[in-house]
Amino acid sequence: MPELPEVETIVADLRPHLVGRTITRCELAFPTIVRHPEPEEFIDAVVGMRIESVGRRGKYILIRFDNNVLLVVHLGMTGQLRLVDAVSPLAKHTHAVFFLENNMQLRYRDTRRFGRLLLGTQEALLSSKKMPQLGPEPIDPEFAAEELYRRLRKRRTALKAVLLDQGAIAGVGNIYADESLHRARLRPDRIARTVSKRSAVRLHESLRESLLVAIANRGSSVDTYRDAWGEIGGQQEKLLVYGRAGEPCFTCGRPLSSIRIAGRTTVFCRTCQH
DNA sequence: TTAAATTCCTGTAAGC
DNA sequence: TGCTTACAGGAATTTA
Repeated sequence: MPELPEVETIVADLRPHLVGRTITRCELAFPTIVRHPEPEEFIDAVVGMRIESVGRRGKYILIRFDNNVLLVVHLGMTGQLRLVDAVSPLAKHTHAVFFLENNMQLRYRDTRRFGRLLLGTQEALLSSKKMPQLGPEPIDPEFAAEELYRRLRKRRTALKAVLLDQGAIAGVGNIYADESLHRARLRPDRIARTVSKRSAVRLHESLRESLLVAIANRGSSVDTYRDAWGEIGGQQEKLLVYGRAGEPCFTCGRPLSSIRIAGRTTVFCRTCQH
């Protein structure tokens, strides 16, 4: 599923091909994928717009137009945003197509439809609560270990639940929460506020390392994730714990455990993580 | 106020 | 083989 590294890969790939392009037409095969504004208004507003920049905030893709309006794309679980030639056959579950003036199309596809599209100024989307307030970017050099420690101290829930909370830290999902906790040798069910400063520093480092390595490897295609060209990533072959329940821990050789935290399957090593 | 549970959704795979 | 059922999970919403 797309998390920060996967979204970052898509954004970096799309940027040079989208900046400066104009949307000449928009078709919504499944209009309810648009959450703001109403579908007709969405189409009217997006057509004729010229793309100024392509960015990311947490797991959100931000396509900015020249009048400060944003097209926001959240991929949910199975969302894919692909840039294809207009003549390429339409894949199943394609819910939105943005036609560009150079005969290319930006297509949004999403089997489970957990994803969504939004359009509006950042201020309008935030104030209308269509977009949530997000925590700091974990790979931002400004994001200090001290900041992570402060946020963990405030919470009486499982450490992993805090990592998954987009309002606490932006962009971390099930894969990289498990990966970074394993790297930091911390149990996912530890109550966040009981974590020492020393451990928080380790988790801060592990979080950054897990995400940056995954970006370098173009993300994890563990489920249906594909990049902007429809290609798989490479990180799925290098994951330490995610999806490896029952298999031996790479450090101690004992079988990895699986429990449920915050409704998610959680894999960790009972020997190496405390 | 915070935390936990529920809901949405379809493809896949396990079980009979 | 074919059918049924459980499971995967991001985040908005509801309940505790």
